[in-house]
Amino acid sequence: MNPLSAHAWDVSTAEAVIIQNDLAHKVRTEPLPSPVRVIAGMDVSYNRFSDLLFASIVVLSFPELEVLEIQNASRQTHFPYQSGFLSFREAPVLLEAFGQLRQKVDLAFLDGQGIAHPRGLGIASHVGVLLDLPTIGVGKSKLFGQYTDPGPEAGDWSDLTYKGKILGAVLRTKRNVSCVYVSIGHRAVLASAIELVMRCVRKHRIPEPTRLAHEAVNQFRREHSAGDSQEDAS
DNA sequence: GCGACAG
DNA sequence: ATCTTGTCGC
Repeated sequence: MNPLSAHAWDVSTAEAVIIQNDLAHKVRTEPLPSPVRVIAGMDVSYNRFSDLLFASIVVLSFPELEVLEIQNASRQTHFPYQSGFLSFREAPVLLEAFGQLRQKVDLAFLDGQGIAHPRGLGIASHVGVLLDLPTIGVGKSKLFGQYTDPGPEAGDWSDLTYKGKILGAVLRTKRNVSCVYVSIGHRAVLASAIELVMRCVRKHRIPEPTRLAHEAVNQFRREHSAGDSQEDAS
């Protein structure tokens, strides 16, 4: 059945908490498929104050990182941004774009946390569970957990923990740049997630799948929100 | 009460 | 997330 219909999306935060707790125990930690040959990057963009969301998925070959396919989608949301509930705002449009994919993908990178979340269900885990797809969360900032700064070299990392449990890793993808927050989304293990993120890093701090998805979705948004009269509904 | 708080 | 030029550092 359609992953978008797995549960209600237009819910209160109290209901969202129940859904998150329910889906969190469906998250599986297990080895990634081997070999990984196809990686997707997924990202969302929108105009300030707008609830019209745009999504892009960029599919790359691995380890070459050549673009194989790009899919875009746009969709209205009613869920406001709230820390801890990002997926209730952004996941539906991502699922819609994913449904348009022709390629089969082995793994997806998402912008945000996986299990490094107060209830263990960041957007990467939420999307991973609904699609039953291996996913990794790559956040640009921390949502949950504690850590000490890793060394300054590319590849240096430290544990992201909560109450003694390792939830993810704080990873330095390039020398002397701010870290990225890596956690498994679904059907992955942290050590492999860290290694794959590093192997997807080229000239930028953000690994290629997520970085290219961000570029693609911004271009898509700029092309499709010009002339739309609902984009600045303040 | 205070500080934290993905995108 | 988005709005933005120049500018500091490798």
